[in-house]
Amino acid sequence: MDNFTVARVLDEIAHYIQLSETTPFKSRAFERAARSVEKLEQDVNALVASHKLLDTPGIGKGIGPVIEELVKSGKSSYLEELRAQYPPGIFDLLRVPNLGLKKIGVLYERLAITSIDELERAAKDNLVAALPGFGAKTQQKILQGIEFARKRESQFLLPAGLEVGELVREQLAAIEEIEDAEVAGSVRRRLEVIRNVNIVIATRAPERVIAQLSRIVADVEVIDETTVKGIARSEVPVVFHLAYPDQFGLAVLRATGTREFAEAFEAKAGRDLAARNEEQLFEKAGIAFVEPELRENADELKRKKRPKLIHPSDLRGTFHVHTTYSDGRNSVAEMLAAARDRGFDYCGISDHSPAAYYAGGLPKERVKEQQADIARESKKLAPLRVFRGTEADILPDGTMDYGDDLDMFDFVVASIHSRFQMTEDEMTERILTALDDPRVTILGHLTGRRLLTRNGYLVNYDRIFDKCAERGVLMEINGNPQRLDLDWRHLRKAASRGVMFVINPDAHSVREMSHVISGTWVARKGGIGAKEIFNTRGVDEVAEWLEKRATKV
DNA sequence: GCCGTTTTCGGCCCGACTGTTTTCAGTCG
Repeated sequence: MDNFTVARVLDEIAHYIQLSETTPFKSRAFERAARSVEKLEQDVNALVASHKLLDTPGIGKGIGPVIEELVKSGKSSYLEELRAQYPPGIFDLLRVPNLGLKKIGVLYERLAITSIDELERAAKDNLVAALPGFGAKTQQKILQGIEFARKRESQFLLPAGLEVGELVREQLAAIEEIEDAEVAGSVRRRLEVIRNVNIVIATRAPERVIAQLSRIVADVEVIDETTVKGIARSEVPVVFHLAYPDQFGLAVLRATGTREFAEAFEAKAGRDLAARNEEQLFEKAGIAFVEPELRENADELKRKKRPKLIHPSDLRGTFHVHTTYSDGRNSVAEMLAAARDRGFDYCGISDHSPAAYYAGGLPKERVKEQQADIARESKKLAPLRVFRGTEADILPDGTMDYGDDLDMFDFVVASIHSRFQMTEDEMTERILTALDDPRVTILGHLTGRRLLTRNGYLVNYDRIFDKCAERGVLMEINGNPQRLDLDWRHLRKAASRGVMFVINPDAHSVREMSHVISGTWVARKGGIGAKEIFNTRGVDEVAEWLEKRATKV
C-alpha cells in the first residue's frame, strides 16, 4: 500500500470523525497525520517494518496502529466501523455550498437525512430551521445551495469530456462496421465546461452500428436514423452522430458547432459538400481551415488572415510549481524531474507565502531551506535551469506578503487567496497596488474562479490589463482545468493592450504538470500565438529578462 | 489524537464572513 492511499484513508477517517465529534481536534490529528504521511520521503511500508512509524510527527499511539493494520492487511477496521455507522453517500451532501461536516452530522443525527433529496424535503417542510445552530436564513441558503448543486450536476469539466471521448472512441474501434469516429462538439472546441460528449461515426451500415452501441453506453435512446444518445460512466451524456463516409466531413463540422459557425460555413461554401473529412471539406469550399477552438461564433470566417495559434510543443519552460514545502504532493526533486521529462529547459518553483496559512505558506527561514534544496537538486538536473520563486499573497491592502524579503526570489507570482468578497473597485485597487510593486513578475489567476464551484472575484479587466502592460507584469494563464483563469474570452483584448502572457500549471503534483497543456487550450481558444506567450522563449532570454527586472528595483 | 513537559493533562487554533446567538460556531480558502 502506497503512502497516498494511506493518507486518503486517514482523511476519510477524519471526515467521519467530524460528523460526530464536537471538538475539531481529533479529526485534525488524523488530517495532520495524513499530510505527514503524504510528505514522507520513504515508503510507509518500510517505516512500519522498521518500527519507526511512531517517530513520524503527528503519528502516535492512536493513529500508529491504524496505519500498521492498513499496511499489513490492506484495510482498516476503524474506518469500516465508522462507515457502518453512516449511510453510504453521506458526504454527497458536501456538494451543497456552505454545508460542512458539522451541519451534515446534525442533519443526520436529528432528521436522519442522508441525501440531497431528503434534505430538500426537510427544508421545504420547515424542519431544518428548527435545528440547533440552524435558522430560517440557513434553511433558505440550503435550498438555494441544492439548486446550485443540481445545476452543476449536469455539467462537467473539459478533462472529463476528453477522457470519455477517448474511451468511447477506443471502444468504437472494435466495431467492424465503423470506418472512422471523431470526438466533436464542445469537447473538440475545448470549451472549459461541457454538458455532453458528441461523437461522429462514419459507417455504411448505421442500423447495425446502432444495435451495438448499448455495449458502450447505458440508457441508449435512438433519436432518429442518425442520432443516438446514451450515458457513459453512469453520468456523462454522449450523443452519437452517424454519417456515410462521404458525408463524414460535413457531419463532423456540424457536430463540432457552434450552430452559428456551421450555418455560416455552409452559407459560404458551395453546394457539393461531400467530403471524407473536415480538411477536405474546407478545401472543397475554398475556405481556410478554422481551428475548432475558434468556432464559438462565425467571426473567424470573416477574417482574411488565419492566426497562428500556440502549440504545446512551443513551450520551453514554465513557472508556478508547488512542492511539499507548502501544499504540493511531490518534492522539489520530483517536480523538477517532471519538468525535465516534459522536455522543458527551465522551471520556476513557487510555493505559498505565510499569509496562505492553510496552504502551508513558507516563512523566510523555510524559504532558505527550500532554496538550498533547489540548489542541490538543480545541479543533478542540469542543464535544466531552475528559477527560485514564490506565489506570494496580495494582502487585502494591496501590499505584498514577504514585503522587502521578496528580494530573495528570482520571480514572484502575485495571487489573491483571501477576502474574495470585496467590491470590484476595492479589488481592482488592491491588485493595481500590487502591480506597482516592482518585484512582482507575474499576476497569478486573475479572478480566483473555481469552475463549477464558485465565481471569481470582481475586477475591472481593462484597468488591470493596462497596468500589467505598463508595468511589464506577465499575466498568468492558469492551466488548472478547474481554474483556466484568465478566461479565454479576454485574451485578445488583453493582448491588444500590450499584455504578455505566461502559461503556468499551478502544479501541486507531478501529474498536474500536464496543466501546461490545458493552459494552451485557453491560449488557442483566445486566438493567441507563441509570440504572446513569455514561456515560449528560450532559457537565456528568460533568465536575462528576469534578471533585468530584478536589477531595476 | 498528538504533543510536551512546570511529567500526565491542557492546549492544539489563521482570519473573514455569516448567521445564530447574546459571545460563539461553522464554513471556506
